[in-house]
Amino acid sequence: MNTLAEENYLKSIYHLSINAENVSTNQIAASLNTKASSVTDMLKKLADKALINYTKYQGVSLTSSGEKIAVNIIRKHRLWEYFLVEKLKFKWDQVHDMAEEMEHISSAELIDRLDEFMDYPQHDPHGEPIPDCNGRFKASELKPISTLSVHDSGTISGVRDHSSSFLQYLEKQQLTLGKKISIMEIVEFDHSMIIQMENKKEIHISREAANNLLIAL
Amino acid sequence: MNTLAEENYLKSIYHLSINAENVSTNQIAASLNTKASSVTDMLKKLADKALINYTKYQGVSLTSSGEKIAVNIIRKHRLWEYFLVEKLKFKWDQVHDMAEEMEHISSAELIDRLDEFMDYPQHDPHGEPIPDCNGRFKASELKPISTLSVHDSGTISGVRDHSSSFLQYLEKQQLTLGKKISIMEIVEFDHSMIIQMENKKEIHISREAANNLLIAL
DNA sequence: TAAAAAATTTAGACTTATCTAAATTATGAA
DNA sequence: TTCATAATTTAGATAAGTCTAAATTTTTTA
Ligand SMILES: [Mn+2]
Ligand SMILES: [Mn+2]
Ligand SMILES: [Mn+2]
Ligand SMILES: [Mn+2]
Repeated sequence: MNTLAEENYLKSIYHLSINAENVSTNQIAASLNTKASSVTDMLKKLADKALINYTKYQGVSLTSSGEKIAVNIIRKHRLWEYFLVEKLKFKWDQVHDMAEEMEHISSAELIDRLDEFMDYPQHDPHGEPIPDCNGRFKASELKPISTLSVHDSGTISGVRDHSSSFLQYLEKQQLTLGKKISIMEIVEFDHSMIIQMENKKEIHISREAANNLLIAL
Repeated sequence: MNTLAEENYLKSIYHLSINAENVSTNQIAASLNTKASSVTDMLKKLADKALINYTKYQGVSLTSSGEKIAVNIIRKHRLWEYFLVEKLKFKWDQVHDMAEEMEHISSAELIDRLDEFMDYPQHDPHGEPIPDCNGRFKASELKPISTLSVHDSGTISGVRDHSSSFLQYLEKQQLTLGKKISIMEIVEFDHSMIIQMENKKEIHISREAANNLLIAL
């Protein structure tokens, strides 16, 4: 088994790898709230364990065994988030930090039974896909509503920013997963958007918000 | 917050305190599978934090704040065990090690909602009482069936030994919580007992087993 | 293409939690 | 009551994970 710190590093590298082939020391340090020197130390350990490909100064990528571990942590994270929202009735903005701890509970049988107990959910409360017990999942094909044009429409299916403040704002505006919206107007000046809900109500959202609200067409 | 190691020490001291006013260094070392010297180191830290009363060579006892923390860990342990058995359908001999990890999940709100979700269970799968969110619980008034006499009867309500081997043995003999039994005979020679189940079936159990099976009259 | 700036690594230190071996204190049997 | 033994503590190491400050390498910019 790997330590809690190792698991968090692998998960961070996995998430950062979505944007870039190789992940830099500073990116990892920023995402884990540590110092670059601490990251370098850990990278050596992970490389020794053959969980990452690492050459000095060149950044890192996960090996396939490192990726497997990362995906498993993410599976646990997302299943626990689903549990907290669906069974314990937490709000979607409250569950991330708890899941950050729970994702390190080691038993594979526990997580598989939890998955079964909840009837194999496909997405976590933020719309992220939940890997199955073999680590397989469909990469979500969502895109920010900021990429849409006037008259386009679709269903809110994910968020890019998981911060409490953003999620609470969305909740207040009823911009929650599953809601259908269409674009009424895009303001030239600041790229803010006026969108219409199914109940015809119109909401004005900033470019920033539009960049972080994901939609399935 | 306290570290995982600190929490485990407090819990161990709590359990050992049931038999004796003061708990010895060696007792703690045995229960946590560490060395006496490691225990001494930790006792100093816990004493500095005012979680235990400690004077060199004299053993330790919990302060009220130490006890509060210990009871809270035990509450979490027993609620997670109950969850694993009642919701995820694990057997009673499978859940202890998982709960040993889960008891360290920190959120109090999480555990209170879990408690509510399961409708405030009073006992864990081994018959141990579950403290409420204020740390209150009734000390169980169970006694080993080895203390009974011929013709006495009662309901199996707990086990003293939580090892897989004992629990699996009991399961196989149908000696599970809630079953009513009565004492048919006590063998002079080795203090083994012949007990009768509700269905009139008779089972012969060793003195050792009888010492570890608890009953409510 | 040579500085300057930025990124990364190394050196040395600290904390937590362990350990072994040695020293000290307590205990209980003669 | 004394001394051998058992229990406990201290001394000195080690490993994981982190930090600051200094050194090194890479990248950018002029
Ligand atoms: Mn999350
Ligand atoms: Mn985590
Ligand atoms: Mn248990
Ligand atoms: Mn534990």
